[in-house]
Amino acid sequence: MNISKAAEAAGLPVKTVRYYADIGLVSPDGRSDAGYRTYDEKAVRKLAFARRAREFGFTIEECRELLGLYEDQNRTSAEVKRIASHRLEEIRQKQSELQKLHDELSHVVSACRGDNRPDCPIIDHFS
Amino acid sequence: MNISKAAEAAGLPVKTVRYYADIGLVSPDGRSDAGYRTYDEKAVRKLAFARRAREFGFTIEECRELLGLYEDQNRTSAEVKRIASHRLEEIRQKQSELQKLHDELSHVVSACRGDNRPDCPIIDHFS
DNA sequence: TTAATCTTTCCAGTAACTGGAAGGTCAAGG
DNA sequence: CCTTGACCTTCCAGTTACTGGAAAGATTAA
Repeated sequence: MNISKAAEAAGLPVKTVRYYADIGLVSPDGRSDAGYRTYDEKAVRKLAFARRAREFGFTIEECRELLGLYEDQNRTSAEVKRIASHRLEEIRQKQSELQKLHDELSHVVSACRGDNRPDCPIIDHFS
Repeated sequence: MNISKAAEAAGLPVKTVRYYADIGLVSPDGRSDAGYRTYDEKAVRKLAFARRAREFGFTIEECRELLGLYEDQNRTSAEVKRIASHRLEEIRQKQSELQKLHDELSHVVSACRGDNRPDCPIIDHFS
């Protein structure tokens, strides 16, 4: 799979996939004769995982650690479990924060009658 | 309320609050005689809202628009509702993506027995 | 075979902070 | 009143994680 297909499948811009290859976050499967990066299913899964983790505020280094959980042959299960559990807790925290954002915004939507009169009762909340 | 209290209350670093003031995203309530930025409850609510929106990938400009929904006296309810509904849909999308990330990671946690033997059955998923 | 559409590397620019210096302010203790 | 320490200010430089664009080679479709 060439880079544009892989990028498409993972939901990332081509530029970003190339960048991730440069910094060694997600390496291509290999290179074609012409020097084109090639990606297999596993690499695409890693890209998609990295995309999600990045979208939710994990840094590149944290993504590296998370992806590493799957790869480090010398890791102990206990260590993997400890790190992953810690990150899971962070994700649950994010889920709750996202819910708050959702609620605040849906408050706007439901409070606005949707007609052309600018008299939402919640205008005082922020302004 | 001085900047450090406001930052604390909103869950942001002081540096970031000052930066948001500089770019006019969230302005302080006013300035003290000595030139200290002062923040009231409303400003803090805006800061917290901006923090959440930023954490979930909305750009500064998008945050500006979202905060503007509450402030633009000339807006129509229909327009507010349209924009907010659109962003709400994005948030729902994010919620689903976050759930996927959660699932992938909890897969690691539950598949690892938590002892010291590195033989998680899911090692092939990414590596 | 030529045009369109990939791909490569390299280098510069951007968004959104973030750290640090140099210096002014304020509240508490001596 | 004076000092000390924790605030605050502005300004400027540095960082992270991309992102755009140039120049040039590869591939595909007509």
